[in-house]
Amino acid sequence: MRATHKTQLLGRSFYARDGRVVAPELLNKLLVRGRRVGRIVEVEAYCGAEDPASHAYRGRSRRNATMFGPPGHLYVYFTYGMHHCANVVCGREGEATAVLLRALEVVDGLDEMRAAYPGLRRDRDLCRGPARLCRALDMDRGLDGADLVTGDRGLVVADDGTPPPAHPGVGRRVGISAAIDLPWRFTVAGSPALSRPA
DNA sequence: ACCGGGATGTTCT
DNA sequence: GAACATCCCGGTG
Repeated sequence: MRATHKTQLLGRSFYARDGRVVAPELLNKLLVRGRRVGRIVEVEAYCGAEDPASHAYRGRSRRNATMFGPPGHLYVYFTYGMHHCANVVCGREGEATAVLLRALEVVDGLDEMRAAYPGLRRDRDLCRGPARLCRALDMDRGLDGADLVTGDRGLVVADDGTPPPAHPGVGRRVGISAAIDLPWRFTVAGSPALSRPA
């Protein structure tokens, strides 16, 4: 990212809380990979054993092992035969609570994102949706387990001083068939990058 | 704008 | 064998 952006990495303690609490606080934070930088504007919380929509609901498996690990790591899964989606693991080890990243506003690295996503028509769609943002930032299962605090694989979450919205958009999670009424989707209301309106 | 269907393969029953 | 935290395209209005 550019030197003009003054940022600070989020510490482990930031993530060591329930996903429902962390999710709205992640809004307006930055996801940084090399020159590619996106501002987080849409997230959903998935809360372990108590949440029927969570991948962790039916216990630990090979795929979801990272969810059960320590907070501050990236959980990347593969779905629909062609898409990846990325979560930030929260809570304490074993709790398996996580926050799905659903949309970013492009802050920097537009050219690299375009190159990673050939054929996409509109720049505004580059990071609009959980699978699109993974594609724009080249996030796949190879990044599963990456430590967002130490940046061990070149991926971090940072704070540039922009506070989370005082009144985030709150609504139902998208694309699930269980626990569809829980209000665990949070947005920066009015952002043009949202996958769906708040 | 909105809707319906197809793509595509890993994971779990 | 079914489900899947999705996306894209081509139809219609």
